[in-house]
Amino acid sequence: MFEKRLLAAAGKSIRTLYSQDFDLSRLTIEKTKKEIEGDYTLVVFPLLKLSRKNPEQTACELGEALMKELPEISTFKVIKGFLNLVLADDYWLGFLGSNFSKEDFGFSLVTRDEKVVLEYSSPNTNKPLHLGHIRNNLLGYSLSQILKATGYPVVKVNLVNDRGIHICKSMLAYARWGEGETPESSGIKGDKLIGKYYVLFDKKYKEEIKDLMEKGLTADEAALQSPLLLEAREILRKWEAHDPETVQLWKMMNGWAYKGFTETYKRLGVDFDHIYYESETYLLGKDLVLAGVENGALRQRDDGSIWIDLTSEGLDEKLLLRSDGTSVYMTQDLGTAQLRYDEYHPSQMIYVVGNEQNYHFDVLKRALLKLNKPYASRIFHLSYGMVELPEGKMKSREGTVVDADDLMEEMYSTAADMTRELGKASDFPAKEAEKLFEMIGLGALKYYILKVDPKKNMLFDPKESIDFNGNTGPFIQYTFARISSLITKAVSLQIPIVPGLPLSDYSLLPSEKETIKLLMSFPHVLQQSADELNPAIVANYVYELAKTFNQFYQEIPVLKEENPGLRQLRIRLSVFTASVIRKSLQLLGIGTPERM
RNA sequence: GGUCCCGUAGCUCAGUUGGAUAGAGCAACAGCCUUCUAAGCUGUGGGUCGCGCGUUCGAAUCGCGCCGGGAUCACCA
Repeated sequence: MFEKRLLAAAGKSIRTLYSQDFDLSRLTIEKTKKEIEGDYTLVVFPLLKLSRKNPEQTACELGEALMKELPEISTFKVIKGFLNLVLADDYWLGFLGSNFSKEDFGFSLVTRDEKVVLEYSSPNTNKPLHLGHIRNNLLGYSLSQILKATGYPVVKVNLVNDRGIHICKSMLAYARWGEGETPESSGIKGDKLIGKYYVLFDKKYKEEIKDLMEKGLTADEAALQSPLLLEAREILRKWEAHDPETVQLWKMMNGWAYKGFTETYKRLGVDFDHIYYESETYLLGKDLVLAGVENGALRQRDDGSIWIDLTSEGLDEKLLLRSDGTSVYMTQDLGTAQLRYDEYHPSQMIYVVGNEQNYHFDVLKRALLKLNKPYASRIFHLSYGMVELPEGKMKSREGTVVDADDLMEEMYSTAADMTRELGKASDFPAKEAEKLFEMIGLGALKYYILKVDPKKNMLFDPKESIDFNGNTGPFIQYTFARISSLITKAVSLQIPIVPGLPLSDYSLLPSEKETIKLLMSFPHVLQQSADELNPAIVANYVYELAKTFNQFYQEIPVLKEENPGLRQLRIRLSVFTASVIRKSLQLLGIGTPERM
């Protein structure tokens, strides 16, 4: 890595120039801004106290010294306190020549011992997946790809929330008004069918409350006394008591939900290594909590409920076990954390969960810390922001949710329309065309969502999301497709692409050099996105790469270049770019079409 | 009210962890296809980086205080 050698050389030069050591961490080396001539820039302001000269003089003498140390530096330019180093074209050509055909460029070759358990998706089985889940799933899947590429064995897990009062509501509505309807009989996808009854419950429940209030009850009293709600609670009680009839209905309806989810996941392109079901884990964690009382970390109140006191850390007291001995959400999460630790001994346990649960995860971590669990510090909550619509927040009750399946279908048909409108893919066999539309439509959706910093709230504008021009997925896919067809043409013209053939003595044009620089930074970008658990870094990078390559492609001939050496150089540049685009998009879960 | 997050062009977003004249896309306008795919490229206009004070050679970036928006603080999940 040139930056490291440059830093070392700078240290040495400073020592000889000023006969003093200098804390190199105070020295910044960065890529030179585009508008300015140079490749790397060293900021010399921090050196002024040592040199006792003005910024220009200091930069000049350091530049002279560095040129003697590093042969790659061909010249340098000084602007104010900025030492801009220009590297010889041979340096860039050498990098291109020795890396363009490496299939694994940027990816880690070694696999570490430390596993990462990555939880994402975690749906409720009482309603279908919507746009919010899409962001969650895309982030989770992309992160798994990024972490794998940087050498971590990743275990993708999904904790399905398949029990609880909300499921019982759907069950009750179905039992009462369902008339034996099934996905097969109605032609409605399983998860949608369950969602229908969940909505129906809510409607009937509201009517009931309204009636009760007309009889003089307050809103709170009515909400608690509603016979429908009481009956749903009774179903929950029966379920927990393993009542056969209740369990049978529950199994049947959950089966519909899973089947529906599986379809959605498949189309979205996400998958899991291990699926946990809350119905199997919801009793976990009690032992942990009771043990905490034993050793004094937790406090039991007179009514039997168990609490953790975090007031000294600026938080509140939080319930960990109800007075009747039953679990709350937190109890279960304590238990499943232990379960995962026992099963995988991971170095990191990542939870992709929305930022409305920041407080919950804060408490979870501190509670495990208090219980002296070794894995407490390995928990990381990847908190992502909400997805909002132009008309505001999504509200399931007001019917403003964007359904995941509908959205994907719409992306598909928009891609199909757009492609036909442009007169492309007219010679594709039907199956090929379908695959292409799917790839483009989902590429647009995935890129639109992943390009935004996960922690920020984002706006989902339907009009904008189906735009295929500019900073979009299809733009990047298109760049890839053009390179692919260029390479195909090169092969058919029998132009050899020979790895290892040295290139030298060509003077690089600006857009060629820019592209090479970007390609060179790919490993660093990948590492950074892994460190920060942030796919948006890769997304923004690959857009920049495609944009820069397009500039090159537009203005400079490749196959039409008559000088064989130059032609070779440009073919390599194209091959390399295509490879890095493909890998970057793969990290985002986006496909790359050979033609489009 | 307490805690946490966010505020950058009309809109959607970047900004390499403190560096130079703050960048892209969309939208608007003007150009470029007889030449490797025009889902492309080039150009023009568009900014009090929410406001103020501080830290320093240097602040969109760090600290403090305001203003505005959001999340959360259940014997819910």
